[in-house]
Amino acid sequence: MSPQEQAETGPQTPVQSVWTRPRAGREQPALSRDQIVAEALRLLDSDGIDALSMRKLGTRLGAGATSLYRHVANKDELIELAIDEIYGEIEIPRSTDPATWRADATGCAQSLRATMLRHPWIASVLGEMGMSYLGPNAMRLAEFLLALFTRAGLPTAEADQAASTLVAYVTGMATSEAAYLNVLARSGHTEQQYVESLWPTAEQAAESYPHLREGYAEQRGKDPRTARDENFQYGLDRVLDGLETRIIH
Amino acid sequence: MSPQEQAETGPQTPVQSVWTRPRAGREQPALSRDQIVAEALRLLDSDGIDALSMRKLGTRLGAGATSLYRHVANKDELIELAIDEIYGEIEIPRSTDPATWRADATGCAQSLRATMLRHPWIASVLGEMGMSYLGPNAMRLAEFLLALFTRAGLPTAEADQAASTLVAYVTGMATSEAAYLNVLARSGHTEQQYVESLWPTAEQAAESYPHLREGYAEQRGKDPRTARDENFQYGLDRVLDGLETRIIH
DNA sequence: CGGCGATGCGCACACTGTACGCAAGAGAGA
DNA sequence: TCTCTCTTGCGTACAGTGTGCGCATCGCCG
Repeated sequence: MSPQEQAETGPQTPVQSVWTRPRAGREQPALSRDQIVAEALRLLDSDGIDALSMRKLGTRLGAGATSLYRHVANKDELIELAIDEIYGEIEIPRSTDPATWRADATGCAQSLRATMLRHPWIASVLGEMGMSYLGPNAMRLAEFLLALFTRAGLPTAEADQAASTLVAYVTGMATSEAAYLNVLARSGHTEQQYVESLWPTAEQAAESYPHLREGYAEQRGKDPRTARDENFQYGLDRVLDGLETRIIH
Repeated sequence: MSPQEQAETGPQTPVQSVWTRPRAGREQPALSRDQIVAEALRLLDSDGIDALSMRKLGTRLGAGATSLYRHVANKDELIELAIDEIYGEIEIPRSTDPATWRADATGCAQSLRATMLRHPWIASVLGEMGMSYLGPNAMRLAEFLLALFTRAGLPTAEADQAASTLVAYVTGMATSEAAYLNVLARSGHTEQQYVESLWPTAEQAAESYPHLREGYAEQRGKDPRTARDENFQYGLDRVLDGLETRIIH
């Protein structure tokens, strides 16, 4: 008797068998918050923010959708946990030398950007998650930057402003890059192909804007990936230049 | 015979009357794309991004939900139109004097921030809308900044990078502020009340981070609104300082 | 063994975006 | 004036969504 035939006896009189009867003991190490967040991250990274639904996540974990709510208050909280998880990927220099503040800040900023671009879906949620900066990993980053600028010689209040400035620049830049990577991913093309296919539209939109047209013309033919890297680095250097004027007297 | 009684005759034999019979001629000036975007903006500004649904929007316009699709391809496109609409609110200085580039950039940056904070829901969508910078008003802003830095003496390619840097800083700062304003609005309290109620949580989260604790202690008691304004201005000045090093030789 | 708290899950509800096809008005041509 | 096409509105329907509720079952503790 196959399992199918058993199933066909109908739901009124469910026939118990090895296949249908739940095993003694929880079969899985059960569900845990960490496991849920980890799987959510996998789903987000591979398919983007729209692909994350509680049902799909539950299925992936071999669980029902509503089981997740025993470990997580709601979807937003799950996303905040995921956000802090990726904050944890940011490399924070171990240096405590005041003289290397600029190199340390540069490394941290580059790592922050790289992390955001590795998980471009965060761009879609940073704007609605007001509390994400309270997560432990986010605080670790804030503490590091605050210490860095304090060591470099700024008073506490100004060190805070300097850190905000740096983070605002990096997240601003990375957010717009990530938004672009999101639509790029949806297009299914390579970055080269996508940029090429976008040219006519962009040129038409810039028709009556001479400076924009010239800017476009100048960028055409460049490798878009390295152009993005250079743009980021240019702005980062300028921001640090600006902060440096307040550090070196 | 009241309209209700007529209605109770059932859907099989609908009784026509003055009340139920459609009027001759389109009663309304019909639906237009501009009208739809305008009403969407009202809804977004008053109730936030989650409150925008096609059905609710249709009802507000006295139309069915799916009628909107005659004028707008889908919800995302509607939001892109709304975004560009608010880009149109940004004040762009008319000056063409190279000497005032810094004042002009400051004014434009402040207006960009103010506009984003007046419509905090854009923070929730900037990260998913990759094409919003192709809208006419967004291009107008880009053209202005490009012209500004070109006039100030930068070559085209660098003027482009300078404009990106400035915009990244402003949007980064405004995005995190807007995210905060979003949760503030949901809390239903004033900013003062909200900050006060957040203190214990924040202090607990910062427990093992000495610099953060000191930073918090220093900010306590300040008016949060003016503190935000000052933080923004500080970073803006630093970013412009950094760009200035490339302009003045 | 008895019960108790923690956990998983089926069901249900209210709601979402939007594809499809019908109907009715507007304008054009005969 | 009659018809024929094009545009516009909308009712219905489908395949989802987040999540509240209550039941069944587990491991553990007395």
